[in-house]
Amino acid sequence: MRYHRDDVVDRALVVLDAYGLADLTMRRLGGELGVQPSALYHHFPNKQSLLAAVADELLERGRRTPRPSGWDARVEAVCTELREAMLAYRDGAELVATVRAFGLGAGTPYDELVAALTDGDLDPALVPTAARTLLHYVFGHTVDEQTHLQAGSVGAIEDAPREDSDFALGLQIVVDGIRALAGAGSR
Amino acid sequence: MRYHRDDVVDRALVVLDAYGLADLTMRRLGGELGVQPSALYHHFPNKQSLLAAVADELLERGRRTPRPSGWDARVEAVCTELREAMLAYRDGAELVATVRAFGLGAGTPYDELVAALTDGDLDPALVPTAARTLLHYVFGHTVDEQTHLQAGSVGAIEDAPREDSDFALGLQIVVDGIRALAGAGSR
DNA sequence: ACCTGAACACCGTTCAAGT
DNA sequence: ACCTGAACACCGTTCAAGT
Repeated sequence: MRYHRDDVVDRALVVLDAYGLADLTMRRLGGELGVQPSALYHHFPNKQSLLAAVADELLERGRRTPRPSGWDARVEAVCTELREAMLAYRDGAELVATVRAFGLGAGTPYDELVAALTDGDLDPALVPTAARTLLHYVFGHTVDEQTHLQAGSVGAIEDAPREDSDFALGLQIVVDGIRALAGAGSR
Repeated sequence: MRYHRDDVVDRALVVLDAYGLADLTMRRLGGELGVQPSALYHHFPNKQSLLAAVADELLERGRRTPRPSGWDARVEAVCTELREAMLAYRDGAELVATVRAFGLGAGTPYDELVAALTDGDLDPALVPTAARTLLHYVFGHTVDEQTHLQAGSVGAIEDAPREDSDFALGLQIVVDGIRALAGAGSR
């Protein structure tokens, strides 16, 4: 059977969710598709760009488009959506963080945060730093959370609500910090 | 020649700084020591615990002990020291973040932040979240920073001061956010 | 355009055996 | 206590060749 790029990405997400990022190897993915590992190099120049495509698709699937009005509610919506998109797949947070680390893909959340903060009358010189600080929080928290959720397989149901409100609390710290900085400035 | 644990850690830091985390393999480290890779398993049960020991030693070497008084100045001192310790070795931030991700070592900065925040009269229920939020920021920013510094080999001298003040700005956001939360509470 | 088959240059880890 | 030598079960990537 013959595949193209999107089939490979789809199957990679299945393998990721079933076996985790460490087992998402070119050889294993080839095996799942009934194809030699070298065949994947027809679709992607290397594993990094395959992972970037998988991360982008994962984020795409997590999009819930209607955004609230008000810059702070919009910032919170973007961050919450990002977290939930990553939690929806096993090792999703680690995957997206890894892809971001080597400078590929996943630029959409950053751009959305920049747009929201700009609408909030934040000094333009502070916008990129504020946006990146939000992303560092979301990635850091969600990677930790997902690691621990997967570690304690049983009893995860009880921990889930505490994690939700803990995420909201840390997010509130960062957003309040941005508000403090905005207040000290032009407004 | 015969080594013990500390010799192996010392040499691992040399290899890390010279060749980077990706090339810090059991085989390469063995080679640098003039020893079979399997010999390293006499000193460490696996690579993860070797890396944890290397990360701990890296942080140990970065300690500049006198701490300022005032909870916020102390928080900033801990975060700045942590960043500088990681920047002192190639891929230092990635190493420490990786070790932290699989739940080993590097608990000292967290404990110090908890102590500082507790002294700052922050509601004890908020202290762990505030401390982890600070760490997410420091790790996220420093990993990004170190990746980009290493990418643009030339001209890094010009970028350094901008990175310093950018780190301080993001840190101010988080600290101000904590202050806002503290103000809303018991004080 | 999409894939095979074979190879290259690596990994971490185990384990019996040596000193 | 510290190390050797050999093996096991893997990796990502390249490349000539096939359809």
